[in-house]
Amino acid sequence: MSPRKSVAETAATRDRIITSALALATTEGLEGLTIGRLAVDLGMSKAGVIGHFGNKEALQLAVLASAVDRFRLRVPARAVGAAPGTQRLARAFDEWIDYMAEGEGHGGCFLTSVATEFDGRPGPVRDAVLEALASWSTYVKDELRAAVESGQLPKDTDVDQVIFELDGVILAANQSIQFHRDPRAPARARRAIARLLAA
Amino acid sequence: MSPRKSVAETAATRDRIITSALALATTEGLEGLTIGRLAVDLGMSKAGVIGHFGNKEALQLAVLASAVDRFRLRVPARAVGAAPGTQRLARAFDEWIDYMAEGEGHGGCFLTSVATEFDGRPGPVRDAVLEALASWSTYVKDELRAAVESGQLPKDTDVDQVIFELDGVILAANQSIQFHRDPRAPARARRAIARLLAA
DNA sequence: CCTACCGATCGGTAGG
DNA sequence: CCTACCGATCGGTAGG
Repeated sequence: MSPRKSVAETAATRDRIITSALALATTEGLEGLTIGRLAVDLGMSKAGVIGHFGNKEALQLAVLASAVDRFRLRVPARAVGAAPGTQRLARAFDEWIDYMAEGEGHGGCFLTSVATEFDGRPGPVRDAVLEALASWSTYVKDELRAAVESGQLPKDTDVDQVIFELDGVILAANQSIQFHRDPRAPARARRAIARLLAA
Repeated sequence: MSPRKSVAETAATRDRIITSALALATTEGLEGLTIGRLAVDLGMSKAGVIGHFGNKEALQLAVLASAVDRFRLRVPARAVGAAPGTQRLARAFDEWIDYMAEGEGHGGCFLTSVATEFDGRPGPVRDAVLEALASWSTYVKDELRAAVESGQLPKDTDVDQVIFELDGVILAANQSIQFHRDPRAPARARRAIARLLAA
C-alpha cells in the first residue's frame, strides 16, 4: 500500500524539473519555455512534467521563485558579514558581478531578462518580477541610508539617483557579459560601482 | 494587362505589415511574433503577409532594420546640428531619452529588448542586433574622442569606460520607463548622463 | 508518473 | 493577395 513515490522523491523530481526549466528559460525566455521540450530534456512525459505544477503559468512562477531564491542565497546572503553601508553594498555588488560572470544563465541575469520579456505583459509573472526587483531596491536603499547616516556618503546624497545608477551598471554588465561576451565587463562594472559608492 | 497592385501599393502594404509587426514584437518579442496573429491584426491572410518576406526570419530582420532606421532618423539625425564632442552627445542622449519616454514601444527600447531576447540564440537576428549596437558604440566613441582631443574631457579619459556607463544609464532608463513606468526616470537619466559628460 | 487524446495554432506551401 | 491545405507542436485533460 506504499505510494509509488515517496514525498522526498516527488520533491526531488520537482527540483529536477525546475532546474531544467531554468536552463531552458535562460535561452528561450520564460514564455518560450514549452512543456513538450522540457519533457524531452528530462526524459519524461508532458503530463508527468506539468502534473507537478498544474499549468504553464504556475511552472513559470515556480522557476522565477527558484531563480530569486538562488540569487538571495548567492548575493545578499554572502554580504551579511560585511559592515552595514557602503562596505556591505560593495560586497553584494561584487558577488553579483561574480555571479553574472561565472555561469551562463544564472539567477541575476535571468531576472533582468524576464523583466524585459514581461514589461508589456501584465499578469502574475510580471507582478512576481516586480516584487523581486522591489525587494532588491529596498535592500540597497536601506544600506545607502545607513551609509548616509554614518557619514560614509554625503548628507545630501540623492539615494534614489544612486540606486538608479547602480541599477544601470548592473544592466550594462549583464548586457556586456550575456550579449557581447566581453571579458572586460566585470572590471568595468566594478570600477563604476566603486565610484558610485565613494564618498 | 496591368498588374493587380502597383509597385507603390506593394511597398505600402509591406510598410503596413512592418509597422504592425513592430508593435506586436514590442509586446510579444521578435520570436513571439506570429504570422497568424499579424494576419488577423492586418485583416489579411497569412500567405499574404509572409509572401512579402519569404519566411519568419526574413520578417524579423525586416522589422529590426526598420526599428534601426527609425532610431537613426530620430536620434543621431537630430544631433547633427550640435557641435562635435560632448554637446552632440548630450543632444543625442537627450533625444534618445525623449524617444523612450514618448511612445510605448518605439525603436530604442525595442533594440534593447531584442538584444536581451537573442543573447543566447546565435543566428542572423542576433548578428543584426550586434551590428546595430556596434554602430551606435562607434558613433559614441568618435564623439568622445573628439571631446578628449578638443579638451572638453580630460586627456586621460577612459573612453570605453564612459561608453559602458552611458550604456548603463540608457538601460536603466529603459527598464524604469518600460517596466516600472516611473515618470521620474527621464530626469534621473539626464542627470546621470550630464555627470558622465562633464569634464 | 504514463498513454492516449483534444482543439488550437504554429510556419509554410501549392496553385491560382 | 486569396483559399485550401500540410505536418508539427502547443497547453492541457481523462483515466489509470
